Amino acid sequence: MISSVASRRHVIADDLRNLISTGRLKARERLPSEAELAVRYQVSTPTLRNALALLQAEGLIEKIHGKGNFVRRPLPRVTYVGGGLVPAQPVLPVSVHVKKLRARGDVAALLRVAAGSPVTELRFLSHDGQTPHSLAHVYVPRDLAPTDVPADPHWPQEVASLLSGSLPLLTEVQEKVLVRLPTPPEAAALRISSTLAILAVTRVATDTTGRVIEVALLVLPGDRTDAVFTTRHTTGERSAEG
Amino acid sequence: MISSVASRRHVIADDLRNLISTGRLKARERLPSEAELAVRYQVSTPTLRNALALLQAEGLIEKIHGKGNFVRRPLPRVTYVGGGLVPAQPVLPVSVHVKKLRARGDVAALLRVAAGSPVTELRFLSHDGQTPHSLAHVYVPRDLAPTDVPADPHWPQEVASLLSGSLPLLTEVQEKVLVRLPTPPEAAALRISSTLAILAVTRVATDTTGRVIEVALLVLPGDRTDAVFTTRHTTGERSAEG
DNA sequence: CAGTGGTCTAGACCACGAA
DNA sequence: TCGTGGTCTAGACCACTGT
Repeated sequence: MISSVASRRHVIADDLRNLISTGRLKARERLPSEAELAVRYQVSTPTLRNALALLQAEGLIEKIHGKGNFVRRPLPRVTYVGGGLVPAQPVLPVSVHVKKLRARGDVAALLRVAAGSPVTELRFLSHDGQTPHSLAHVYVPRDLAPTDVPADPHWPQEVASLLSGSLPLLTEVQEKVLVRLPTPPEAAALRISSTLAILAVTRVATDTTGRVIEVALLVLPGDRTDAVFTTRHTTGERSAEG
Repeated sequence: MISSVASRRHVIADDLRNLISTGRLKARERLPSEAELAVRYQVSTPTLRNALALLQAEGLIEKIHGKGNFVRRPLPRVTYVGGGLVPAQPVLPVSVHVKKLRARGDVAALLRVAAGSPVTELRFLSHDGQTPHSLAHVYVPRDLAPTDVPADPHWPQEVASLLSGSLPLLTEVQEKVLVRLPTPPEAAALRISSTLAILAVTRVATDTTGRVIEVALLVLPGDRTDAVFTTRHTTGERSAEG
């Protein structure tokens, strides 16, 4: 963690980082204004802002326009467990929005249905305290989804049980994980900086007949998400790595 | 992809991004100097550099001090397939360095051996053409590793077969995936900007006796890596999601 | 050496939030 | 309104790369 050729902004960032990690700047606390910090560190405001940008990229501070810079709560990391379906027992409180629509290009392709096929969209937004944590769009072919989906089910348990109740047996879940920057709406929904990389998971669940029963597009903030995948082998199979 | 309240640097970044994606700026090509671009776009150099920083964060351009800004080769994405061991049939050419050492804190804990236990370290660096792609540190308990590891095996095939040959049956591979910024040595080894997020995979392979036979720490560049994990279910088990 | 990017300055003006 | 962060300017000087 020691920068060899420390530029000023790195020195400042290191100093502030120490203040935060040692607790002298506490969570949710407001930092002195940028003008004041610039005076304190004897640098110009752009340089000081550059230092803050480093901390922001690390997810240590949050900038709020017109209010100030705030120390972010020491990130409680949340573990995403791969291989599942719609959260049966969500770890965090979740709000759900249900929409009936017709499959567009990407979703249709993943669901392996014709474009325009009726699907049910479930939009999950999980919260950790007051701050949003993760965003999920789940798509289920309409004929698999229960006919009467409650307009705004407060308990995703309902949704989950609806899904898990009368479905054919799940045989395979394939998850594609990639890193990217959030789109503006994603950054807004998760209240993260658009410079903070996210973990994007595309999950496709298949039943015993080979039919795709669920497609989920998950957006997990990169600074506080661990994703865990477990593969069990019965024989001595091996896969490759690039 | 349309920025509503486009600041100048976003306008410039959008323009250059288009020039790149439409091929009017070709791969490996040098961009005009920052001074020249600043004149062309009628902005100051910091603003222009700010625009380039956006493209750099997206992995579209590469800055080389003293030489210029270069369009990066259209990123051939490489898929990491989860659930495997040391690459049996690596997709990309790999250079390997073997070292015998004693387990330190983290590695010892993951291997579930006492600190100071002898382990063999395999350092893999895969290349895609001339540019490095991924970095892997694989740790195997010494008594599981073959006694005579060649000093510098050019063919990882050798290493892989050594590993896959006389090992107990693999039963479970657990992979923990997270996003973070690269450490300076990682950024140097992969020749990526230290602002480009990477996918860090911690892979723990267990054999039939419950013993950990391999721990791998993988670093995969976020701008050109897909990681795919497949979970097969025999019963209708379900997992949770945060 | 000349040309390039890397860093920094000392301001200016705009946009947002709270009173 | 005032204080905050967001953006931008028009330079300056340093560090690296090639000739």
